[in-house]
Amino acid sequence: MPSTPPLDLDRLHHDITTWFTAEGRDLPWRSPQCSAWGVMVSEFMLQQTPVVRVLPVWEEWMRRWPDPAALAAEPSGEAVRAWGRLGYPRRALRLCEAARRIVEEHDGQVPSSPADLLALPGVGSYTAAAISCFAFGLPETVVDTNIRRVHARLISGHALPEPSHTAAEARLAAELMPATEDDGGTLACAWNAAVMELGALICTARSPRCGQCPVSGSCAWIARGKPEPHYTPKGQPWAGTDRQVRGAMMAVLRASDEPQQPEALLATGPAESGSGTDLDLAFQKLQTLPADVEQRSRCLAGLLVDGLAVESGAGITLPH
DNA sequence: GACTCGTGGGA
DNA sequence: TTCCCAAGAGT
Repeated sequence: MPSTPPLDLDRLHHDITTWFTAEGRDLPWRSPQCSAWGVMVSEFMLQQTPVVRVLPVWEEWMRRWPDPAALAAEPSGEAVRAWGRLGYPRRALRLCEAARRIVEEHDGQVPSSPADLLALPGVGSYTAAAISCFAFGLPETVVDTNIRRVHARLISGHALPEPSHTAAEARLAAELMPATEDDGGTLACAWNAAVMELGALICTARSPRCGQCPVSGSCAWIARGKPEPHYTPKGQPWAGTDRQVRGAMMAVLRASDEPQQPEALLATGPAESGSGTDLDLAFQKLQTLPADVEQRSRCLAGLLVDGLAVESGAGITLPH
């Protein structure tokens, strides 16, 4: 009967941060010369979107809007279009509004305290801690889905973290943080980044690479024989959902320079093959969705309410 | 607490 | 092919 190995925090800190130094990815927002704004933009884009898809969009975004003032001066529709296909386009809207608030309330400088960051639209507990830690070196406790999964396995011995973020998880994450007395938080920040990276590269949700894990010898989940999850994650339905219809409508608006008539966005049925432009393809995808007029109307109204689209006498466009 | 909100790549 | 799910936030 294998028992859970004793917990040696100092050794965990050392082993995981050492692994991170050697194996961590060289991401542009981790560069010492990356601005706090660059870190903030990356954190918005990385909310529920994988790194590989964020990379090219982040590069272009930072070239175009190198500081909050540059984005704040831009029509939000430009941000939504530049957001491209990252998904959850309301994040682009929130990032725009956050930039404007930073200009108005923080003299154009990204604030460093979690409290100030939390007050910004689109910034929740994770993003506030992450910006504070990764952009300013403050020893905040960062808890994201990767860190929760690593803690669940390494410490708690479960295959997966709880379905929803619990207070117990937050408490555990805080207890695992390195002390800040000696180095002022340098190790604490490295620890946050390292555990997150371990979860992203090794301790993955599906088929974790335990053979390459620097702390597999201390892992409670392995010691228990890798028990199955004690619950089954519920999937994210997609086909036929409002999100699918909204996404198809947004693709049309992103691809079009001219206002679109509501009737065109609500049209159903097989579309005659157009000339193959992005706009034609976006219209074809939208029109062939199995959604009735009622659902289409509801989705278009939702986009208008959310501010992802605006209606004028000329028709529907991205916001300006 | 339960839902909603996009997208596309890999298993 | 189908399913899973990824540096969450807001309601």
